[in-house]
Amino acid sequence: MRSAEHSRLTRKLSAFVALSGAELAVLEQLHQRRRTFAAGRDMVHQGQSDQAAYILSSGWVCSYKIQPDGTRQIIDFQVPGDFLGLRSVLLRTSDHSFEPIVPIEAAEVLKSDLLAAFAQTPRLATAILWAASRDEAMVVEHLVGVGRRDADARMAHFLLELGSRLALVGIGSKEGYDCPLTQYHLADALGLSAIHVNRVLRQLRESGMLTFREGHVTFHNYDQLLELAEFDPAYLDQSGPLLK
Amino acid sequence: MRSAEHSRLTRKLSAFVALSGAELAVLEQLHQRRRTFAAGRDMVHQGQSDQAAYILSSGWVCSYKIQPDGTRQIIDFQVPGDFLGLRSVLLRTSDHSFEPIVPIEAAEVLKSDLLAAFAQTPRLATAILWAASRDEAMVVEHLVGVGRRDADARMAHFLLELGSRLALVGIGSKEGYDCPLTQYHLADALGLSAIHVNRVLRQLRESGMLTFREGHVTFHNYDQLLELAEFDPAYLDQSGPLLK
DNA sequence: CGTTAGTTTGATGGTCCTCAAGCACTGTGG
DNA sequence: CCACAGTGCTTGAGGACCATCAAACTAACG
Repeated sequence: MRSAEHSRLTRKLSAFVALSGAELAVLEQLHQRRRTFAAGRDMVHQGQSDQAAYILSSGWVCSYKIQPDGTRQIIDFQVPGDFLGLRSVLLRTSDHSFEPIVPIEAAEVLKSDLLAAFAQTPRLATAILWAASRDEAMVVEHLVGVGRRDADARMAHFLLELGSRLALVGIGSKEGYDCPLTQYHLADALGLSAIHVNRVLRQLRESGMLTFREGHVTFHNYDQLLELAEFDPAYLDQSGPLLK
Repeated sequence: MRSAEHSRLTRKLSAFVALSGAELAVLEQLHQRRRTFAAGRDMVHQGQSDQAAYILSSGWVCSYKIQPDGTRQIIDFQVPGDFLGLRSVLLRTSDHSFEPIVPIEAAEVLKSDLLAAFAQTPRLATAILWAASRDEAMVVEHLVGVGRRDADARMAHFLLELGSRLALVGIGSKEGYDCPLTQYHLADALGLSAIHVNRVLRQLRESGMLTFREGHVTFHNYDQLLELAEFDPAYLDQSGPLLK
């Protein structure tokens, strides 16, 4: 259903800015150019410029950098309702790649369309810049995790953050959520080996905190996880609308 | 000397955009509110909003996040010619702190002044957004380093990046540069213990690649360092002016 | 001249990586 | 229908890298 898919981004932005009918209409306009991409094949390669942005309707994407020695670091995941490549439109080509993790649907947003929408509705611009700012805060928090948390806390923090993000767009809760990531994805995101990811997940499962199995994350003891991860969701800035 | 200090940012932006006399004048205007800060005491605390930005004239600053358990992760360092808190003006309050590492001089830039300057000179706006984009690319590269490089390569990469940044503003070269960081700063930035930082530095020194002593970094074998760190400066985007 | 900040070195041990191998499941082609 | 390959998950053994604990040394500073 189109409206249900579009509502992911709307829902997310509405948590920050109460949007008017006119603003919602402009937002709707941005969803016109609908496209699909297959899993596993890069949508955007490092170094491409003049790239469009995308609003992800369904499916998951990751952004990553490959090193000369073949190891890869995943920078961030994009989930439904997220912008993808917003920075390369607003600022400049960022030099990392985007890969769909599952087949995805996304709306292509041209630079000109985005700037026109910004000119028309400054409040919408504020909301979208808030989303960009939040993405950046997540990268910073990711850096903190990889630099200063041990594997257990890192994993717990990561899965809690994902849950929080998904809850904001209505596809996750404190009970858990569907998650198409493999243990290899987790390893490349968290700076661990896939083997150690497996052991960490086992430990979390055996200690009764969470289960990650068959594409589903289940939180068994949310409070204990919060404590283990020292998860403070302030950086996600989801406390409620700032503009009325 | 005022003009010499101001020229740091000018010099950096000129590597990207050839600025006209009028644009240089507007840039000069932004340097009016000159302030100083003592070392070791936060200029900006996590969570403060409506914060001004600063253009760093002299001295070094670091931005960091403290965790509940007391460990800290340094996100980035700012050196002369860098903006500080640009994102919190353009986007929204970022939730980390800024601490001067040595006594610093900086020009305060109010949000209103910055937006006025942008409206007057779009090319200057482009240049400053380029700087913001570059800062962000550095955070991403930092994440890659902490996630996927061992301690030696991480250190080498970090010191090479700093050298590259300093060279752009005329206070560093392939020979080396002055660097006021302690081994504790390096540890908090690289996600290592201070003790291990010391051993890594010793190893780099004994293998004849670089010396870091008494506030000065000296490169003895630049090419070997490039190879060890797999340092590809593409993300620093210093290839030359893009706008003429 | 004691204190503090920063650096240096040694010893020990834990976290996490690497190598190796087996299992379950899926899809493909003979 | 079954062999086979491919992908992803799981477990074990051994070892590297880096953290932690402990302590000495230097330089700066009141």
